[in-house]
Amino acid sequence: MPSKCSLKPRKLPQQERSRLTVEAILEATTHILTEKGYDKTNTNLIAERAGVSIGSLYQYFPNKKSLIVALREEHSKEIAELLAAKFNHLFDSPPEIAIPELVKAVIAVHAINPRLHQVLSEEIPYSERSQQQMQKTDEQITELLRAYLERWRERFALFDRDRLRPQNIEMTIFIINRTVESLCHSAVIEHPQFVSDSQFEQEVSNLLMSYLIKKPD
Amino acid sequence: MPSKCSLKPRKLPQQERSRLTVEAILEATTHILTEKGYDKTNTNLIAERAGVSIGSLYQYFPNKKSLIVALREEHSKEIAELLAAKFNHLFDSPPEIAIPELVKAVIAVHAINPRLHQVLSEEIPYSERSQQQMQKTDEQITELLRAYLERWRERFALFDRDRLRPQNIEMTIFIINRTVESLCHSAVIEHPQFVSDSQFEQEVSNLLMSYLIKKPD
DNA sequence: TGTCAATACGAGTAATTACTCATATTATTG
DNA sequence: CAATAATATGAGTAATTACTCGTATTGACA
Repeated sequence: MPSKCSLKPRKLPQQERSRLTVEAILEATTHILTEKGYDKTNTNLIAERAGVSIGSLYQYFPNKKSLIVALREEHSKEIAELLAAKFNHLFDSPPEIAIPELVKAVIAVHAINPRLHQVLSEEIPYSERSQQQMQKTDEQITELLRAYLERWRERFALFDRDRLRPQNIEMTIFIINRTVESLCHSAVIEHPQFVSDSQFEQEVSNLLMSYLIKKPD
Repeated sequence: MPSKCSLKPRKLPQQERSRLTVEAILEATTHILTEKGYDKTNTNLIAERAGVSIGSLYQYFPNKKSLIVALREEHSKEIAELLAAKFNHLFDSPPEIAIPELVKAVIAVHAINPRLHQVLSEEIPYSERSQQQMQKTDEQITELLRAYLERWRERFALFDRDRLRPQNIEMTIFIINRTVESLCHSAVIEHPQFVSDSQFEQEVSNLLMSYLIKKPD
């Protein structure tokens, strides 16, 4: 069972034909991963489902890991773009408006393909993850959050010096980020009924707002 | 590669000798899992590290899955007992006291063996998890939380009818549960510096308290 | 001390699977 | 229409690994 480490394809698709092949392979990977879970997913099965030979698969993906990484790239990009758009759109809206909208967006993002999201974050072995890639995605979100917090700094308690709040913005960003991510993630998977009406997004918004927003004295 | 489904051992250890064997096997499993990650963990390696033969291993664990399940059982039990003790001890303490203490306890629990915790929750394939087992642990914590919330119901906003709060206690419990769990989990792994002083536990407590506790009008 | 059950051993097996490579087919280009 | 580059093929291979089973050793108990 060889297992090299390069992630770049040995050949880039140049003709339309091969672009379709690559697309079919990625679609098949998603399908098998979500249907069977990581440990029942193998490259031969992926090739079969994609309707291409195993040889073709290895023309464009040097190893199994590169397949997973490519898939996560697609997925992360989709998420990052959607959230960036939302943040942009809501940049000048006050927290009471923006926070529920953003929570709604995160839920929507998780609802796109919950099972894929779950497999990627709960089943893929560490050796098959690109730490660099995952960190990059995380930092993108972090920066969006930071920008918004600073745009509305006079409304947020965490910037007050006199409060027993953290000087440490990083910690607050981390807390918000993980809280929303994990709540939306597990709600979509474990409690789809929560997500179907708007009660859940309201509650998560309340959690964030009561924590973040300065109270009038 | 056979893979049966029974999780019960084919033989229960009866003499002291075999009890030591079982212990050594579980210790070795923990060690290899945390050192190498799930995908580099195999039963032959575990037996070697435990200093027993592969045959002995399969006397007490009918398959690989049963090893993982036994390990998680140990781990969950430890956590559940520790938290149950804390909840008991703090049952009559008001939220302002109890919440920070409980958060501290959850952090401590995650700090026992963060890497094992991580592997168990982020790398073990679904086919190797006992859904029933995991659900049971979750329910235990849920019940502890519910009991505490009801003990101090007059202090918690979620019981007010007139507020735009959920009638749905289940949802609130879910939110609290997941929030604390995931924050402590990722903090211990990604930001050990957060955990080393008490700032992080204070922040998480603030998050919970500002969400849960009724404000004086 | 002898007998039987409990425990330990580990070489071997069968199944799985990531990946290669020699060859064939299809598109492009001059 | 060559000639060459791009793409496709899939049988085959080597490595890994969960698990078996026949045999040996140890302990309990009469």
